[in-house]
Order: sequence, then C-alpha cells, then structure tokens
Amino acid sequence: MDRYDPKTIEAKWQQVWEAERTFYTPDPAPGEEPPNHWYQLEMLPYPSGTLHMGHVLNYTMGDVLTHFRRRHGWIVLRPMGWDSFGLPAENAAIREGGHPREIVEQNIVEIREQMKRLGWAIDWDREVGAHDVEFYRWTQWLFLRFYERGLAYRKAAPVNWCPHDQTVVANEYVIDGRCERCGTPVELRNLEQWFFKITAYADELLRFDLPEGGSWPERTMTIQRNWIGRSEGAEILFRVDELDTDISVFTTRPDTLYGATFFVLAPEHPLVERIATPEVDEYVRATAQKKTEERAAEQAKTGVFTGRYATNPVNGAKLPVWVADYVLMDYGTGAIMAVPAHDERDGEFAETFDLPVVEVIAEDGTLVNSDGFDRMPAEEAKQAIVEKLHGEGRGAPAVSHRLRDWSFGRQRYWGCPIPILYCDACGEVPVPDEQLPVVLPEVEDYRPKGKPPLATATEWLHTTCPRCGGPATREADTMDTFVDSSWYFLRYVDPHNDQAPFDRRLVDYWCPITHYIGGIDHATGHLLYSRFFVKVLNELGLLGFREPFAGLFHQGWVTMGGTKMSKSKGNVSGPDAVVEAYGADAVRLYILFMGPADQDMEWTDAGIDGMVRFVRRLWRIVHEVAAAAPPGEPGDGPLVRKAHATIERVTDDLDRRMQFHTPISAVMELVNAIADDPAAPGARFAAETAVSLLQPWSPHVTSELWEVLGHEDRLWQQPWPQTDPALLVHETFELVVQVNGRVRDRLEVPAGLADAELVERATRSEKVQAHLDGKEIRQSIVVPGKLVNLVVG
RNA sequence: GCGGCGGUGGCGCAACUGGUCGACGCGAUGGCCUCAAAAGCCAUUGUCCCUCUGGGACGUGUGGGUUCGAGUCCCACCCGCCGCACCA
Repeated sequence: MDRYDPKTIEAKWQQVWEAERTFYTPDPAPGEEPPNHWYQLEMLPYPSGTLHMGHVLNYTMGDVLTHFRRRHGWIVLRPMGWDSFGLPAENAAIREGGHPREIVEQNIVEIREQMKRLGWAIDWDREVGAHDVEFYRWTQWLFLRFYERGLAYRKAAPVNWCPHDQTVVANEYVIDGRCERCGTPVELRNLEQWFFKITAYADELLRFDLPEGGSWPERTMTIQRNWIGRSEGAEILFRVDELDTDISVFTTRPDTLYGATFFVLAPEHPLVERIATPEVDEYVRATAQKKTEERAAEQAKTGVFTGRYATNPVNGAKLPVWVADYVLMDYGTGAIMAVPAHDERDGEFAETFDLPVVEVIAEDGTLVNSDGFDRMPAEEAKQAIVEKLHGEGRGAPAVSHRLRDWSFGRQRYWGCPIPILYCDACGEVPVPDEQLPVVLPEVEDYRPKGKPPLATATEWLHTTCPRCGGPATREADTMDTFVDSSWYFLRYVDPHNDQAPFDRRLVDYWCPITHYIGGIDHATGHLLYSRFFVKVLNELGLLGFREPFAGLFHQGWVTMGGTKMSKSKGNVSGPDAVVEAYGADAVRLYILFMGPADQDMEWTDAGIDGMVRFVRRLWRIVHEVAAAAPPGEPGDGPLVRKAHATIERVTDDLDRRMQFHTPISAVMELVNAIADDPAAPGARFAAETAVSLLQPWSPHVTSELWEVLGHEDRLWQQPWPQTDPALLVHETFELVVQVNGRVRDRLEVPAGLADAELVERATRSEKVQAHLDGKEIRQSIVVPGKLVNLVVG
C-alpha cells in the first residue's frame, strides 16, 4: 500500500478530468432537449483579490451538489466567471498601484489556478468576465433596449454621494448611512443621474412566482418585501393660495385628516425654493450639510415656520407650513399633513414647537371632531373621506413604495461605458447598435476626482452625432457593476454568441437557474436587480420566463476574529497554504464539516488535522478491505445493513435538508464500523459505499480508492448508491424501557411483536422490577419499534 | 422600536414529525508501538454522589406550564447576532 499522498493523486485526477473534459457540458441540439437538466450557480467572485475560505465554502457546496446531481443522471451546467468591473477592483488597483485591468486579470489567472487545485467541477469553456469587451458590448446592447422603453433615463434627483469613492451609490448599497464599499458616511446631493425604472415593477417584484419546484428562504422574500415597502393610502391635495399652487401629500391615514393641525415640507422639496425667507434658507443650508447618518441619528425634532398656510381640503382649516428634516424627500411626496394626536413624530414636533393637537380618533376606534364622520369606525372612514375628496377633485386612493429607482451611473473609470451621446442639435442620442461596443478608453489618470475620469479622454469623448453628423460628446459616467451581474448568468448559457447577448432557445432550456448559492447581503441588491432585469428581458421577448432563480440558498459567513472575511477588512485566510499542506480533499471536507452551511462559522485550522486523519484512515482501511475482504455478493450482514442506512442518511441530508456536514459524520461512522473487521463479509460492499458516497465531497481520493477496490470504470460516472428497503428493516431492535418517563433498561427484542408482548417483556426485566417496587402499573405507553413507558403511581 | 435567527460538554456541533441528549470530530488524560520521533493503535473523557465487575441523582440560557414523556410545544423573561428603522 502506498502512503496517502494528496499532491500526487489530486494532480493525477485533475489531469484526467481536464483530458476527458469531464465537467464540460455541451448544449443540447435543437429539438433534442433532455428534460432532466440542472443549472447550478454560485455568485461569481470579484477578482479584486484571490480566494479566501468564504469562497472555498461557497464553491465547494456548489461542487457537492453538482456531483450529486450528475450521479443522479441530471445534465448539470456549472459555469464560472468574474465580476471584474466596479469599485472593488478599482479600489484594489488604487491601493496596490497599477491599472485595474492588470490587477483584475492577474487575479483571475491566480483564482483560476486556485479553483483548479481545489478540483471544482467547472465548465471553463463558458467563462465570462464583466470587463471583457465581448461581454460588456452586450451589457450596452441591453441598456439600449431598456432605454428605448423608457426604463433607463436621466433626471436630477437627490442621490447618495460617497465623498471617499467620489461617486453616486445606490440606495441598496448604503448601509446605516454609510457607503457599503468604504464605510464613509454618504451625503445627499441633488444631481443629474442615470436611473433604471425598477419602481415600475414594484408590485410585481413583491410577488414571487417561482418556477415549479423552486423555493426561496422566507426571510429573503421578507427582506425584499420590506425593502419594496408597499403601503396603501391616499394622495390628497392641499391648496397654498399665497403660492397659487396645490401640494400633494401621501398618507396612509386619511381617517385622521380632521386632526391635521400643521403641514410639513422636506427641506429638499422643490416648493421650498419659492418660499425663500432668510430663516428657511438658513435651515435648508444647514440640513444639506448634514450627512445622511447624522440626520438619521438625530433625536430632537428641528424645523422652521415658512409664514405660509396650506388649506385642509376637508374643512378649510389654514395649516401653518413648516420645513423640517424629519420629513424625507425620497418617500411619498416629500410633504405631509401633520396629525400630532395620532402620529408619534408629528406629536413630538408639535410639542417642541408648541403647535395645537386635535384628537380625532376616540379610544373605541371611531371618529370624533370630524364633521359628518363622527362615530364612524376608522377603517370605514378611510374610504369615506377619500371618496368625498375624490368627488371634489382633491384626493384619490394611492399606493406608495419605499423602493426608489435604481441609480446606476458611476463617476468612476472602471465600468461599462454608457452608450449615450450628447449632441448640441439633437440632444441625448443613443449609440446605434451597429456602433457597439463603446470601448472603455485608456486614460492617463483613472482615479476618482468627483468628475468622471472618462471626461479626460478627450479623443474618445468627442465624436460625431449619428443622427445629424454634427459634433457630439459621449456620456462619461460608467455603469454600476450590478448591471453586469444582473444578467451574467444568462451569458454563461451562450458565452461566445457574437450576434446577440444569448440565444433564446438555450436560455429557455437552461434557465431559470435551478439552484443559486450566495450571500444574503445581496438580498435587496443583486437578487432584486436580477429579478427586475429578467422581467424586462421577458417583456422584450428575449427569454421566456420571469424569475431568474428557482432555488436559492444563503451560505453563512466564514469569519475570522468574529467578522466576515473580506479583503477590505484585512482578515483574510486563503486556501493555498492549507491545500498545499493537507490536500484539496481534506480542505473541502473540513470546510463543510465545520458546521451547518447556512450558519456563520469562525475559521480556524485547528481541527483540520482530524480531517486529514480521517482521509488517511479511509485510505488505509480501503486498502485493507481490498486485500482481505472477499469479493462477490455482499449478503445481508450488519455491515451491509449499516451501509444501506448510511446511503439513506447521506442522500436525505443532502437532498432534502441541504446539510453538508452530517453526511460526513454518517460516512465516518460507517468507516469506523468497517475498521472493526476489514475482512468481514460485506466489508467490501461497505467500503465501496463509503467511497462512493463521499465522492462529491472529496472527488480525488475517492476516485483513486475506487480503482483500488478493483473498478476500472469512473467513480464520477457511477449512479448514486440506492438503498434496498429490505435491508433498512432490522430483524431486532433495542427496546427502551422507561418507568415514569425515565430510562431503566434496554432490551434487544425481535421486530414485529405485539404491543402487549412488548409490555410483558418490559415488565419482566429485573432492572425494571426494581423500579416498579411492587406498585401497580396504571398505564403503559408503547411506541412501536422504539420504547415502552410504564406509568406507576 | 419592528421583524428574523440563535443559546446543548473544555471547543465545533448532532438529536429531522414530542419518544434513548451529547452522534461525528477537535482538544485533553492514561497506555501500547519506537533507541527516539513522526505516523498509527487501544482506553477514558457532561457534572456530582455511592456500599464502585455495578448503581443513583442532576443536566440542553432563566422561571413557569402542557404531556405518560419536553432540547423539541405554549407563556413570560435574559443574553447574543442579523435585517429594517423619523417610510407619514
């Protein structure tokens, strides 16, 4: 027996897989599209660094599922690519010096090597990188389709500005008022910006019409629903005579309209400019300088009276108009009717500024002080009051969402150029399809300066208008990298297509993605954007489904020092050293053995020795079995039964419960049982079963051991082991006997005895008799095949 | 504040539908093998107690409850983590 040498056997099998193209998945020919196919995908890595143990967990999970499905006869597509555009890569380049492209491409070379050394089953023919012209020309092409439909547009709006990264940041990636990338508090700035009209799909995004057999974690759907934040109410017009205008207000409580005693505008409200008093100007200026974070953390209410009055449409009351920053411009209409008696925030404000409070809902939930609606239940009054206003043209039922349009223009270099031109004569002009791609130009200094770096590439910037032939300037913003990741999974299906982003037949065949693995941090970002993209692409006729991801699974974080591993935090541990020291198989097993895959786990290599010990033990025992155990029919001895029970556990744990660690325990138990007597009848069958069941976790050593056991075929092509139901049934079982709920004895008894017989045997036990103490048995409970509980009193 | 997840040996965790708590592994202790080491093997390993070839009590964050039986269900609370948060 050779010593277990992971380096040699891992290199050997990786070469075999590459030479035999084991993990390359051909597309089906038209008309020949086998039904049992599976699209396994894990979120693609940012090549801003190389892999850390969090990636190892993620992709090993995908790998186990890929092997498992293949061995059940499924055709599995399992591609890989790079989220290579965007801030992470660009910031890495700034940090380390050099060009983002060089950094990214160098990292990609290294990551590809790491992935191959871990033995992951990836179809490398389908590799896609966001920064490849052949990819981003189609990102531009898709943008133009959105643009044509009015789903990509430019407007001035308050947006989050990160002063460190010198760019706009989407709402989805502002965490606690700070930039998700660099942690700098963001500012609200009124800027001309590019947006995707995701709000047009708000209600549809609330519905999860998952494909048959699909399932999402409930909490992810809840997070998305809360993010979209649909609320039903009414929009009501308040007249401001002095400004000769109507101000629209959104409220979920039209039933409290008679209780409105003042009126508040957000400081950013467009009307505020027209009110211009020195106090108002000063207040607005002071607010504008506050960071979003500071504003949210403020305890006391602040505000300023404008000297103007708005008329309550329901009773003609003159309400003083205030400007206060507790009213947010980006929700509702940026203006509210304030009802201090029934809204906590309005109440605080009224108390601070000594404004009147009028109660309009009594304790019993009916209206008071509300002409004509008194004693009406509040729920009923909501409708009745809106109906009355509707009749007068002063209000209507309305729905408001928390969700904002997705701002995707970035004032940065390293991204996909937006294919738009500005012409003095024609205005905003989309680049015609035949002029794509708009290639990202080289610039002298790509670092952020507040002004898009592309604006300094003068030769590239100035061009001719395709409509009038006159001079035109290119859009210098680039796209958010989340635009790239909103459709990359579709490009994998048809990565070399130079006529279209993808072939609809192929996309409709492989997609939706059967099983997607990635972090829950993308719940309101990538996972929402991709759903939006797919809905639009469906309406464009480019594909035939409306949800991108049928199944979804969130892995836990791999932490170090209690925080999530990430390059920006500097607490990164990569696979290279451990793979070098222990081999890929042991590392793959260990990272999955550490705990439930959906829970966070603290990385430590303290226990990895134990896993290497197990692999070596498996190696030795399989060799002993190969030498000692007789070939032939396995029979039905205890080892064979144990093997069948293990098949049952491993298969069920993985398939139904998405548990990757308990199957390893189950196989360890089986191996321990074989070790007791490697020459026993059934030991060969048990060893074959152990090796076969472990193949998805540790494909190299198991492939080798399969040969050691005398097989000339390929383990990864073997059907998944099947249980024989007859061998799962045992002839005897251990009967647990309890007296008053406490275990007092265990008896080995034949299966299939009548309840009365079980009670009889239980009662006869000496140990039980000692505890019965001569007392009368009042009740006996029998759990068939398990236990008897004798109740005495 | 609202919503969610979690709390089991020295450690990671297992116990899936209320039915044997601690599987599997780490660590630790003792022993075997060896000139020695590496590797490996064997035994012990929740706490406490006793008349110790055995046996008993206690034990899953805390306090109650339901049940023949509760880590699992119900009520109240404590602690930790995550998401949302002046959303009208």
